[in-house]
Amino acid sequence: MTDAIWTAIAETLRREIVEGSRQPGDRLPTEAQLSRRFGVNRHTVRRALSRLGEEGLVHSRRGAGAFVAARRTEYPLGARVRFHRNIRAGGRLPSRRIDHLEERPATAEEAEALELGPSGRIVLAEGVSFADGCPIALFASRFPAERLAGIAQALAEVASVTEALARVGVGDYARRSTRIGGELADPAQAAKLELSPGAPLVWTESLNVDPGGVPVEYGFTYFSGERVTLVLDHS
Amino acid sequence: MTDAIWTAIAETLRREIVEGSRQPGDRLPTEAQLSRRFGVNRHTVRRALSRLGEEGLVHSRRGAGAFVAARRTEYPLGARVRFHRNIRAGGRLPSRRIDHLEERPATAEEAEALELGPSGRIVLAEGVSFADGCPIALFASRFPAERLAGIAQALAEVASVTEALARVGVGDYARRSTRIGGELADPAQAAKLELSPGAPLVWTESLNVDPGGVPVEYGFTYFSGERVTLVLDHS
DNA sequence: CCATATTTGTTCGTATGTATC
DNA sequence: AGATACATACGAACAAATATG
Repeated sequence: MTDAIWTAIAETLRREIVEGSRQPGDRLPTEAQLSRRFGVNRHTVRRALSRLGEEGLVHSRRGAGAFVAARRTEYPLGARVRFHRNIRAGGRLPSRRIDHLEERPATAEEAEALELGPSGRIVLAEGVSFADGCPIALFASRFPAERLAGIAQALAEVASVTEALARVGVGDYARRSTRIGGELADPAQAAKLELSPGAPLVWTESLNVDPGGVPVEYGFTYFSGERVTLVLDHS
Repeated sequence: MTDAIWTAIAETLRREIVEGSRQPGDRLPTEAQLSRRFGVNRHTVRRALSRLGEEGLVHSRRGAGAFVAARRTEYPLGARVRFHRNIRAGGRLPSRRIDHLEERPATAEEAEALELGPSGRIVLAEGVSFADGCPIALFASRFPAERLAGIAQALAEVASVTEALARVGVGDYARRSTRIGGELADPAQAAKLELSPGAPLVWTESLNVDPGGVPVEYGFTYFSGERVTLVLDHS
């Protein structure tokens, strides 16, 4: 088979999206309608939609339909990463939602990263970051509980990491290291990011330290690979 | 359906791979054998294998079988990125293969990045980077043809960018900027990287400049998201 | 709020094409 | 050349989530 039918269907739909005849948020025709339009079985359409879903161009919801996804955001990555400032610099409106907040003993990995003793405790904050109301990343941040007393309360109230850290006495901080990788969205991640499971994610593992070099935050962020471009400036 | 059968099958096979009972390079049982083992239709097994393929854990070849893929490599990313040094620092043997080498007029994008005039020419080098013989990234590098006379010849002979640049008079260079994104491997990319189409890629767009700030190389690199972790050090 | 139609998700069966061994 | 194995495509049925009246 020189090329499969489903690739041609995906290509047709992809062009309709990138050329703008289908706008972000628009609902695609149903699978049944598309299979009639292209004269193929529903499975063949599904294979094409699956690929577009993995590419991040469309997002399917059972019972609802398939929808065109939103546009790409630039996200500067450097020693001084600030989410709200980053997103506003791109002309978009930043927001965050914290889904989970708990205090518990640190795991070995967390203790090592945050330079805690064996009985150290951490505050874990998990949630979603948005640009213009569109989810662009999941975050899971760990803070040293004893070193930053009141951090959980502060996070719950202000929802900006920079402000929360300022409230507990960390006026400034910088990123010491970032590790980057790629993987695929599992169903839970996909649901929170409004992506299809199997969409590409770019994750970053980062450590932020105060001006004295003491760790204040250690976390992972999972960006939608198709909605975000990470920008690095070595200057 | 609380959870689908294919996810459980994928989870079982994934565990067998990550726990080491299936080694990199091993061939998995055939789809027919797996469907008998799990007591399901062949399509259900295929759905599971498809997911593992997207994750980069296995790689299927028509007519041959499905094979367990190789392990993750760390790749430091910073102002002074050197491929051969990076890979050797991780205790692996670096190599490169150049698949395509041509000189042609610069596109508008290339001319802007390399700061060329309207009639500027570039040398394009495309190929694959390996660690221990395992492909980890595709690269497509542009060099200013007039500014670096003889660069094509040099690239063909030494296959290390650092050495080739040294031959044409660029004794040192540094990276000015890097942009990072995620996407899925198309069939051509997947074939060169020995991945399944649809596997997650992390791409970087980078600009290297000489000590005077003059651009000497502009290119894209597509890393296998599952085989490579990019490491960033802000110090 | 509830009943029902709609729409996507999963699984099975079957057949055929195509690359590899 | 033949057997094996993966890739694609069609058809049918049911489950699960959603939308609609």
